[in-house]
Order: sequence, then C-alpha cells, then structure tokens
Amino acid sequence: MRNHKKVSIYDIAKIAGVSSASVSYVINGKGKVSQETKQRILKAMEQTGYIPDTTAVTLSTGKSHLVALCLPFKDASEAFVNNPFYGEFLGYFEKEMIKEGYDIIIGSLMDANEFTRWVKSRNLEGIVMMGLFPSEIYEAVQKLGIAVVLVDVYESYSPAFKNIRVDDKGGSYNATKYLIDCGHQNIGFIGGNINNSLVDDMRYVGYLQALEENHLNLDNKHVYKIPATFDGGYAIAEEIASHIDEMTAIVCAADIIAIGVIRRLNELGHKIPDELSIVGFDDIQAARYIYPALTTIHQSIREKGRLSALTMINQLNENVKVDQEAVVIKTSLVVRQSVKNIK
Amino acid sequence: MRNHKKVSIYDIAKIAGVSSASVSYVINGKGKVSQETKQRILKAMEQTGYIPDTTAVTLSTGKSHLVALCLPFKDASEAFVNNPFYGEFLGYFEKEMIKEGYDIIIGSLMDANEFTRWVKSRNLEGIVMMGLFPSEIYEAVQKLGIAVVLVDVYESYSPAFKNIRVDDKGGSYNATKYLIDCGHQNIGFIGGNINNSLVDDMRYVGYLQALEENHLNLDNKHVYKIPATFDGGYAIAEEIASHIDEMTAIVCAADIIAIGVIRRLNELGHKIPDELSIVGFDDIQAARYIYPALTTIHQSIREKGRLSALTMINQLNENVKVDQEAVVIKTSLVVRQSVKNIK
DNA sequence: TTGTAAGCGTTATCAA
DNA sequence: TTGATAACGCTTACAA
Repeated sequence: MRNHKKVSIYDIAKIAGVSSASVSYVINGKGKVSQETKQRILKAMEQTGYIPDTTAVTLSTGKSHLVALCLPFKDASEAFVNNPFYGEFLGYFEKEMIKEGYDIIIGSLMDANEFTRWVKSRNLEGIVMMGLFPSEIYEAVQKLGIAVVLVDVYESYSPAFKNIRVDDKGGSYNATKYLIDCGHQNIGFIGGNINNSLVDDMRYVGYLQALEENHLNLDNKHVYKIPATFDGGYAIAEEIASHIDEMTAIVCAADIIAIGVIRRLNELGHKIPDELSIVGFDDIQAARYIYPALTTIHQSIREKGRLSALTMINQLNENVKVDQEAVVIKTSLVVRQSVKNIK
Repeated sequence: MRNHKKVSIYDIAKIAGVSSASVSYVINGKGKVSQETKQRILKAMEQTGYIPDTTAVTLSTGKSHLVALCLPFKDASEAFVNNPFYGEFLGYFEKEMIKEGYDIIIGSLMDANEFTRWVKSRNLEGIVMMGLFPSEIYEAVQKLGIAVVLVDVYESYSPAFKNIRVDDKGGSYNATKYLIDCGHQNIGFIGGNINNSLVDDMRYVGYLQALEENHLNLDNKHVYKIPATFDGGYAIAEEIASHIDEMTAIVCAADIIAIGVIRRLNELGHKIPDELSIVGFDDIQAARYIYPALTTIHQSIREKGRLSALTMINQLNENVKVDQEAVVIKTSLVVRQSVKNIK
C-alpha cells in the first residue's frame, strides 16, 4: 500500500543480528545493552534511516505526546480572528511544548460528550483551557483524569487543575492610580465581558479600590459594560462623547475596547488625550499602532504561554515540584501617549 | 496502569456475542452486517460508552487524520506574534479540516531531516506550507509523497503541489489605479519582503503596470524596500516625510507597513491624507483601528483558509476533481479614509 | 453474513 | 545482557 514499506525495529534488529527488544532498549536508553551490540544497532538505524513511529509508541504506552489548547469559542477561528491574543499565546505555548517533544492541537467549544470522545480517541495527555467554559465541561475534563491547566480563570473547579492568571486587580489598580497621579479625579470605567469570566470583575475591583483609597467618588453613570471588542468600544464612544465634560479620564478593561473608543472619538473630532485620557489593559500589538499610542497595562503573553507550558510539562512528568494553587503573572504600566498630566 | 481499562471492540464484541470484525464493520459501515446483529452491536457500544481509538486506527490503516500547517519561522510564535494573519488563517483552515475529522498541528522552520522525521513519525497525511521555505525542504516534502498545499508561493517546485494564491498583481494594480483615478500623479511604493517570496514582486509589478498604462513616471527615488513590519514602516516614515512634497500618494505592499508609516507621520505632525494619500494591502483587522482608517486591498483570509482546506481534503480523498495548477483568490478595494481625492 | 487471524510498530514482562 | 512473546486497539483478507 505505502510506497516503500517503512523500516521497523524488526528490520533493524535483523540487520544488527539482535532481537527487537534490544533495539527498543537502545532507542529508549532503558535496559542494559552492551556497548558492542548498541553500536551495531545504532549503525543499522543509521544505514536504514530508521524513524520511530509515534503512533505505535502511543498505542503501546498510552502516551501520545499530544496536548490540546482549548478555546471557548464554537469556532477557533472566531478566537483567532477577533483577538490576536490567542494566536500569540498559542505561539509561545507551543514553542515550549515542542522543546519537550509535544505537539499541540486546537480544541474549541463542544459539548461535554464530544469533548470527552475527542480527548480519549486522540489519547491526549493534557489540555490547557483558556478562559471560561460551561461548567459541565470541567466536570467532564475532571473525569478524564489527565493533566489540566486553566488560564485566566478564577472560578475553582478542581484542586487537580493548575491555574495561570494575570494580576488583573493589581494591574487595573495601577492603571487607575496612574491616572490619579496625573491629576485626574473624574475617572470612568469601561468593562467588557472577557470570556464572561471574573477576569473582568477583577479589573473592575482594582479600579474601584484605587478610587476608594484616594477618596474619589465612583459615578455609576460613568461605568459601562460592553462586549470586549473593537466594535464594542467604537459603539460606546458616542455615549462617552456626550459625557466627555463630566470626566477627564477613563480606564478600559481591555486595549481592544480602548482602541475602538479612541478611533470613534477621533472621528467625532475629539482630541485625545486633551479632552479625555484613556488607559487600556493587555498591551496588545495594536496598542502601538494607533495615534495617540495607547498607555496601558502590559501583561506578558509570552510569560503566560511559557508558564502554561511549564506547568503542563510538570504535570506530565509527574514530578510536580511546587504544588502552588495558582501562578499569578505580574503586570506593568506602559506609558505612551493617551494620558495627559493635568496637574 | 490506566484507571479503568478502556473498552475495545473486543469487549463490545463479547457483549454483543459477535466477533470483533463485525464490530469493526458496523463502525465503518463496511462489510454486510445483518440489521439484527448491527443493533446488538450498537446497543453494546451505547451501554459501554465505547470510544474508538484513533491511534489504533492510525497504526492499522496508516491514516492519522492529522495534517500540519507549516510556517517558515524558527518559532511559530514569531509568526503569530508579528502577524495576526497566521492566526486567522489557522482558524479558518482548521475549521474546515475539523469538519472532515482532521486535527491540525503546527510546524515551523526546521532542517529537512528533522522535518521528514516529524512528518513520518506522526504519520501526517498532509501539509500546508505558508510562504517560502528553503528549497531543500520542498525536495524533502516531495519525497514524502503526501498531500501538499502551498499558500502564497509563486515558485513552482513540483506539479504534485497544489497552490493557493492571491491576485497580488491585480490587487496592487487596482490600488494604484484607484489613486490615479483620485487624481494622483506622483505615486511612491513601499515594498516589504513578505517571506522573501515573489508575492512582494508581484505587488510591485501591479503598481508598475498601473503607472505605465496611465503614462505616469516611475521615480525610483520613491520606491522603498523594507521589512514588512510595523517597525519597518515606522522607520522609513522619516525618509518619506523628507520627500513628502514630491509625492501625493504612496502604495504600501502590506497594511502593517502602511500602519507604521501613518503612525510615524502622525507623530511628525503630518496630516494624512491631506499631505499624503496612502493605500495598503491585506485588509488586516488593524486597518480599521487606526485613524484615519486605512484604504486598502482586501484579501480574504477566510477564503484562503477555506480553499486551502478544501484543496487539502480533495487530495486526501484522492478524488481530486479539478487538477488546476493554482487557485487564485480575488481581491477587492476597501475605501476608507486614507486617500484624498485631489481632482 | 459472520468469524479467524495476521498485521500495523512499539513496549515490556518474563525467561533464558 | 539478551530474546521470545504478549499486549496495545483496530482493520482486513480470507475462510467458513
């Protein structure tokens, strides 16, 4: 059927004049094989251009060296298109996993049954779930009994799940505090529902906390809840514009929102940051693209991806070092041009 | 070893009181199985929650239902981070492949040997290669004898490779023609090296052709070659600025370049499009984010991803319908605000 | 229509 | 230190 029958450990065993077991031993560095036979085997592998078959290994050991990255969208394309964040995360995550010999496949939002079938039929060794899924999915995942890493999730479903998060509250606090330090007193907030998760709430809480600590009033009129998309920001900007005299600054729970707001405000002839200072959260690439460039809270997607991978690998190797409940990634303020000092 | 030994076709065969072959038959809809036994088998599968093991199927049939998307970067993260385009493509491509039961894994730039090993050990059924790879890779791929789809590549390596491209020349022609129709006569060009491939050349050719057909002079002083990145565009903007009186418009071979140029020009206090009209190519999401929003040539990443998948599936099914050399995706002009009519 | 059994490429147990 | 051999879960001649 296939072109040139592939060479198996039997072939190389025959050539080297040994048993297939010995071949397997030298491949895996297990068992004790004399230097001499080892050399013969190695030479045979060389000659024949032997390539081990991962599929057979998987069938035999149950280890597929395959890990899934799951996104809470019906189509993964939805995620990748609307938010470059997912692509970047995938890139960094994959990079680390590949080093350890794992390949990544992408999963999307499916019902619990489908999900279970998929994971089992592929013999996936682990899954990282970004953002919030319906709770029945977590139950299903738990039953699977494989390595799980949750990213950007505050809800706790199982002590077996490892968590990677960003310091959302602290970041938002710092963003708000920065505005206050720049002399702003009337500061609004635009929150989105990022995956419907508590991430957004935490960012709101950070904002609130900064206001309180500085004895500033919260004016609920100036707190907006919208979809965390460019279009969401674009749309709410009209409303913002009509209240623009009542605030001097606004904090956005996501860059993509801020970008939409700024875009529309520009269109409406408002000057940023002269008429309104704006800070974002995330520091996506596009934050640099716009004018004025967006002052924002940087979260390292690289770190997120890398730590997710390391946490995963730790579990896969079953030599879990630290059993910490969650890894929290620090944020930092990136000052660009969307905030005016009005002191 | 594993929790609860998984149920195999033997288990369900026993329960149903038939042979494992019959079970396999009903799973695959092959062979003739009487309605009666079929029902018994189905019931047993139901009861036990049977889930077929893809790994075993692969080992037995050689079909892994796994396809690779390969990116010409050392780290795939490089691609995903610098250019949201790759993530979007992945999303759309994957969506179609999943419908047909294939999962996708990501490949990067490796040497030919590594590449071959990877593909063979995973029993990949096909690969799509986006952009230009070193030629030894193509030789290696050809030897593999699996389904191959080349995206955005003009060089032809093998008649066995299917090609998906965008009408780069035509798009660029239209962009330039649009400027001319708006009254522009002195039109510059900024080209990047997109994967070092001929894509960029084609876009240049389209620009040239429009100039020629309209008896406009090409002034080589106003043709720039830079890296196709935001920073590339940002950097060249100073130079552009110093010649801004000599041109009224400029066409950029990629949106991301145009965005960098506009960003810097804004910073330098130049008014776009009053002082300089700019058109891009690609229509990435960020083209809408900036102000003024970028007038550009739209290429449908969705179509690209979809057609790549369909072409791949066609080959995998070995019922290749049309043996066309290449699929060319049409482009369209998206008029936004970065071009001024000066007639 | 159904069953038997070999084969896919490994690993790993148990003897030798 | 080595070699037979069963096992992993499925497909598929071939025989019944």
